[in-house]
Amino acid sequence: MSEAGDGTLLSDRIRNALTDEIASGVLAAGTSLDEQHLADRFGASRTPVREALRQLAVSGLVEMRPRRGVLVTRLTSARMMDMFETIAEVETLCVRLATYRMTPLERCRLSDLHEASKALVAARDLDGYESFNRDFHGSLYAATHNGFMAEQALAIRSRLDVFRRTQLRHEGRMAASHEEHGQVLAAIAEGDGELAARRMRAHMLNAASALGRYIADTVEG
Amino acid sequence: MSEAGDGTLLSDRIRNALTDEIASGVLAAGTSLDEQHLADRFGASRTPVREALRQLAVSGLVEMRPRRGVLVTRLTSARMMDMFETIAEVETLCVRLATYRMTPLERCRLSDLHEASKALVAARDLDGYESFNRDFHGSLYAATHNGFMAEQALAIRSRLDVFRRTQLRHEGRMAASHEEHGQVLAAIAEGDGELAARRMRAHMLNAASALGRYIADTVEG
DNA sequence: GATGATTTGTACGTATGTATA
DNA sequence: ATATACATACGTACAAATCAT
Repeated sequence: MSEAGDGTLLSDRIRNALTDEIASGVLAAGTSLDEQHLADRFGASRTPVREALRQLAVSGLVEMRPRRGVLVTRLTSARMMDMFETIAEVETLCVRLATYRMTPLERCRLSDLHEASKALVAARDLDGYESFNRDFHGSLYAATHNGFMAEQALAIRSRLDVFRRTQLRHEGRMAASHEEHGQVLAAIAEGDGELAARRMRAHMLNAASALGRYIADTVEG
Repeated sequence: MSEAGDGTLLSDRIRNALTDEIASGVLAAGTSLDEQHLADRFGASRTPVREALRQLAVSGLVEMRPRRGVLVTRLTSARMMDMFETIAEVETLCVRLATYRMTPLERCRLSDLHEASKALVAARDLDGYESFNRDFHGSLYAATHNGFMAEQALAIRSRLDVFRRTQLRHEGRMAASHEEHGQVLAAIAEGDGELAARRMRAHMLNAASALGRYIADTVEG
């Protein structure tokens, strides 16, 4: 055995590292990525770096212009709104399905998760809440018992993580998020999928709204 | 200017070719893809082939087992159903949005497309109807005026194209499809997004049902 | 507009790890 | 169980195109 990270492939490790750096904002949108430079940085040759970049291009995190290099995808505000609307609708869809399909155990686990998050809100633990939030929504995807849909939802969501963190910074947003989660859970408990769906959509739109100014300030349309 | 094909990159051309071959069923599920063999087939070296395979792996068309080769993804019947449910729900979603957002011009074009398809049904032109069908649904994606959502829908749909053709072969399915399209259009004309959505979901589930036996026969669960 | 530097795209070689006899 | 065969993973080298001057 000789695992260094998750995948034993260099290109996978590089891809994961770059994914994190893009998602966390370390690699800002528009940054051009030089293959040789990255190779040096990771102590590898250009080959695995190129493979990683190709993969990132498919997931849409970077843009490759043939023979002109690769840059971190720069999102227009219109496209960001499109992405937010899409994930909002997909989450809405997932919650509706999850309401009708989740097992008692899953419902219980989700409820526990939600309860535990109360402490994070009180402690104003941004990182902790962000992590919980991912779990919360991820649990709902899983509860659709549709693996493919869950994957799609996760993939879209991960592309918005950069901004999600920022959103929680807004005054009172964390507490509001917690409250909205509670409303969704209540609807699920009643077995009312449509209500849960509507509340989830509202929750997502609130999160998006909290970002409105940020987006306007940061990205040129 | 010096375009040879679509993308001027060898790896892109190889990726597109392989995508087509997998989608059309020429490369059956479970087929193992040998880098050297593919390189010979395309008259290239293994490098661009590898890059193409990496991209296909991200889109989920092939599976790469580190140091153990790559094979065309073999779908279980459960996963195929997951995919069908997902695209059905996404289409449902798209139609609802499209109803409220499409321009008169778009509505007119879609209607024309639908009318023209009548001839294809009468002529039992399977290829022609399949092509029309892609356009019809594609137009609806576009009519959401949400580019990101449209891309997602298209990506999912393309992964099911292999089976979609088969489905239309069923006795009377083409005529039924045409009729269902008409019902969806009628709801759109009335501006009733919810009705259009319900009818689209029914349309998609009918298409999936037509595949039920095929799936049971072809794929082991 | 031409030339040089930098960087991408492709080819090829070697080593490591997996499967098989 | 050991060894052989083979395909992949990574590195290096060269060619071609872009860009900077």
